[in-house]
Amino acid sequence: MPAGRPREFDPDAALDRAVAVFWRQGYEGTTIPDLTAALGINRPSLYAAFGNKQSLFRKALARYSAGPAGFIPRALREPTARAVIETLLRSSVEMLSDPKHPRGCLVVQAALACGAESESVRKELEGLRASGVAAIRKRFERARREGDWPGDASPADMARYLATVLYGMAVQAAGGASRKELQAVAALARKVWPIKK
Amino acid sequence: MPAGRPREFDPDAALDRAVAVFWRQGYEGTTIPDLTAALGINRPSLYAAFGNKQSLFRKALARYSAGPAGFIPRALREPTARAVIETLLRSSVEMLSDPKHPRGCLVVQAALACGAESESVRKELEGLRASGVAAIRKRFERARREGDWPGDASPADMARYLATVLYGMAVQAAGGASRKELQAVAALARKVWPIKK
DNA sequence: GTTATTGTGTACCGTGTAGTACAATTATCC
DNA sequence: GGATAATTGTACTACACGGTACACAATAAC
Repeated sequence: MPAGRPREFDPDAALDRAVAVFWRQGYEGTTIPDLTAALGINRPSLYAAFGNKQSLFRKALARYSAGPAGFIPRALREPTARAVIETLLRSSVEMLSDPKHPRGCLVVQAALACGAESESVRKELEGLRASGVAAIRKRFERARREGDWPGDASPADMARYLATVLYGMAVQAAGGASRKELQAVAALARKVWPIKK
Repeated sequence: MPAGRPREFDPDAALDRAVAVFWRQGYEGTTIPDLTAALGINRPSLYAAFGNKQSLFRKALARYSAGPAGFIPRALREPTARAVIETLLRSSVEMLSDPKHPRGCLVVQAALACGAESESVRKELEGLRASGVAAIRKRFERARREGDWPGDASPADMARYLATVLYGMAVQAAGGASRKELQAVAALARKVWPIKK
């Protein structure tokens, strides 16, 4: 145990709450008082533990990627391209409509509607989305190399299409779409894949 | 000509510029100085002509619906369901990647990432999106009544799927996706419709 | 020309924001 | 027990925000 007065809150639990606040309100829509209220700590404690607002947002983003968004890398490890798509769609629906956390996707939620000052945050979110699409694309290219690809579309186009549907579902979920509605959307989205591989 | 000193700017042209600013930065991301700078007028003139920020945003929204987003009602007047889908996808790609205005969709852009204070604006945008989906759904229900429907999916599901793809393309466009990339996405999205009707 | 009416420009108000200085508190280290 | 180190709570700074009061300018009506 380090010297000095011990911290009176759990930084991990506090970070989880910060994730939820950013998730609901976006980056610019979240104020420091919003955060201190949700975390149950006061301002200097927040700055001491997490740095300034941008720094805290980055930490929240990392935690989000490893937690609620962790289904994406997991889905990419499925053995076939078809299974990757199936899993990605199904897990996205589950995550986006999970009553345990806010609706929608933190990355999509926070990425849009940014003023001029938080340009760097927007760029970072854009990079995150781009790297997600690239990961899906690479997985599909691997599938094609392995003969696990029907050949209709290019892996890059397919990856972008899938990402587009996922973003759209995130927007729908943020707007209050139910799990059933999202499942119906996912079922239609699946149709781009040639039936029975 | 009304009595008093004449206005030194064109309100319609100014509103167009306001649309562009909100389009790029969202509702909360746009400040009054942003607007007065873009419109080339000073604050009291802006308030006299358009009311407060919310009032100006509503006027901008109406202008957006009648202008750049006017392709939606036009597409719904196509004679067949298949033509509606084709037109909606093609026109969306064109609009979302039109270099004449900001990338993406004002409604999607402004809808997410709202703080607690602008709840009413968020609700209004959510309503706008919902009414768009409803309009597509009604058009599809009409198609089914007219025998112009392949029967695979329910019109409601199909409408929601289409809207989801459009939202996703809006997110992609806002993130810098090219017209070609969007066209490839639209081509894949079209595949849900049974080939050759 | 005089007056009423409307738009413009400056300067302001109250509020909320991100971020911090500082004293008080609570622990470890020696 | 005294020095040291870290956290806490209060109070503050500087600034940006949305919105407006008010004096001045430019037009129409008379």
